[in-house]
Amino acid sequence: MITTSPRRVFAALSDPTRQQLVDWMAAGETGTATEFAERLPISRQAVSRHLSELAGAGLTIGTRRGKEVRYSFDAAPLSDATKWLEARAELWEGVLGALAQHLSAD
Amino acid sequence: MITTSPRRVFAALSDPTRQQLVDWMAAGETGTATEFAERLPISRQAVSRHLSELAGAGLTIGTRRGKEVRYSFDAAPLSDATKWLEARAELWEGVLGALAQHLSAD
DNA sequence: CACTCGTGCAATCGTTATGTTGCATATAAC
DNA sequence: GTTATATGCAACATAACGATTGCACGAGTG
Repeated sequence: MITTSPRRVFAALSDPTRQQLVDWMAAGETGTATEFAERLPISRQAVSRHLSELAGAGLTIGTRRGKEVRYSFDAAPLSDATKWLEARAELWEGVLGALAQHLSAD
Repeated sequence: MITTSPRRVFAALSDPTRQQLVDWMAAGETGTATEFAERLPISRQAVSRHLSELAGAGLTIGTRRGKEVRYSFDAAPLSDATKWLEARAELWEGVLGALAQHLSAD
């Protein structure tokens, strides 16, 4: 199993256009660069590069069907990213807990 | 309560230096730009700007104590970002579930 | 085969990000 | 008051990002 770096996922999700693409595809839509470009204010090539970056983060999979490449979603990297966030949140909770204990012990 | 945009949080966490700073601070360490710069291969000013970007995402809080500004962590924005990720993951789970149901109904 | 449609790659351009250095300012210590 | 320390701001160089245009390639269609 390929583990996608959370950093890569965060970078992919830091752009509004890519967030929009993820929203569409996570809702079950598939599409080609050309199709998505019709719904966005940017060119097909720009959309294509955004889809490539999402693919680099493991969030999309492009499948060639005839002359078109249809992109669909893959949620797997989201769980790695979620774990990364939760690990830091829990670490911080532990720090706050230790601090509270230290204060009450005085 | 100020809700920090998940996009801003993702952008903040997409840089290795800022991830390192978050790791340190989420573990309970506090520090000044000067202190952190001693442990990083970049200048104090560069660290200061990273801390500012983290502060912009709501992940750090800088407190002036005498002549120094000491930065500490705030985990609150992490939960918004986690929710964003989980919402998409659940959406996708629903899509997969509907697809499975559709296939079994045929 | 000629034509169309979709994609992919390269060059280009403007903007933003990341880093540096230099200098100014404010606070604490002598 | 002078000195040392820490920060803040501005100017600058370089790299990366987001987008564009132009052109070439591949896959279907007449």
